[in-house]
Amino acid sequence: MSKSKKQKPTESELEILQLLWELGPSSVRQINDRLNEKREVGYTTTLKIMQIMAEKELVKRNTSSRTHIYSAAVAEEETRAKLLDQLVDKAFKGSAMKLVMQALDSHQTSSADLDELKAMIEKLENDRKNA
Amino acid sequence: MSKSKKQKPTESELEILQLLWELGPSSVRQINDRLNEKREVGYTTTLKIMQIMAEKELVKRNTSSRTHIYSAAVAEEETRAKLLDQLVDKAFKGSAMKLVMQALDSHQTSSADLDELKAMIEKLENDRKNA
DNA sequence: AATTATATACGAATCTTTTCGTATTTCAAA
DNA sequence: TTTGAAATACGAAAAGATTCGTATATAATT
Repeated sequence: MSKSKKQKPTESELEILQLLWELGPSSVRQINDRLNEKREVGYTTTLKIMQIMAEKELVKRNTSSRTHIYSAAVAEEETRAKLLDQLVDKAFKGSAMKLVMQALDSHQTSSADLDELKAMIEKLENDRKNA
Repeated sequence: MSKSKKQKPTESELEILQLLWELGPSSVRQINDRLNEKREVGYTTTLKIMQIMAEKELVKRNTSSRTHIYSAAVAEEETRAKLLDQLVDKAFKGSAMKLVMQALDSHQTSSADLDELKAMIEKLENDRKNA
């Protein structure tokens, strides 16, 4: 098992991770500004959470200049996978398939989406043959 | 908007809801016994959480006999849908498709699963035609 | 009837997460 | 150089979730 796989981001932390994934390396000010587009958050609140994230090693931080620059230290895909696993576990009795079905059932899908899905199915079927 | 859509179950609450969905109306003792198959939980702890759930109207409770009987007041599907929405929102930038792809990518699928998926795709395509 | 087992009620301790006030440092502008 | 703006550090309050001890009520057993 690698370093800090156990640490799962809290809601606020995840919100910030999303922004870091989107924006790349950013200052607390930049993140806080973005957060404030949606709701009011105090600057020191954001700062504190980002500091905690640094302790947990969810983010890296460059302290060479006065304004520290933070960047995500966990990969978007991996984090998603972890959250997905948890949800499958907690709410879908461990069946990822149930989750997929429900997601498809309750969300809009374009025909491009469906094509993509078909391609994925083919890929999975091939994988099965060559297993 | 209906009554208490805002209340989202906590982790412990969700765990109990799952059992209520599975077992149907149950006493605290029954739920607690099931919980203890996996980990140690004090009886009064389970009781307390179920009482809180009753306040939040996540469960109904029948107090006509000494042993109160609890049953889920929120539907399994709906609750799942809500949690799914949240995850799509929080971790997949609002794209349910991304979530589906990732779920398929990182979880085992049987060929029966894939057949089921294909059927779902067909259904969605038909829905599209008749829209 | 007395005792024991099993419930619920309630409140408080603990733990985690979030929020924020205040002190201090650093840089830039006047 | 003094003043002011903007940053980090730190600690603690506030809010939320979990756990549990204790009191009390109710039912069953002896």
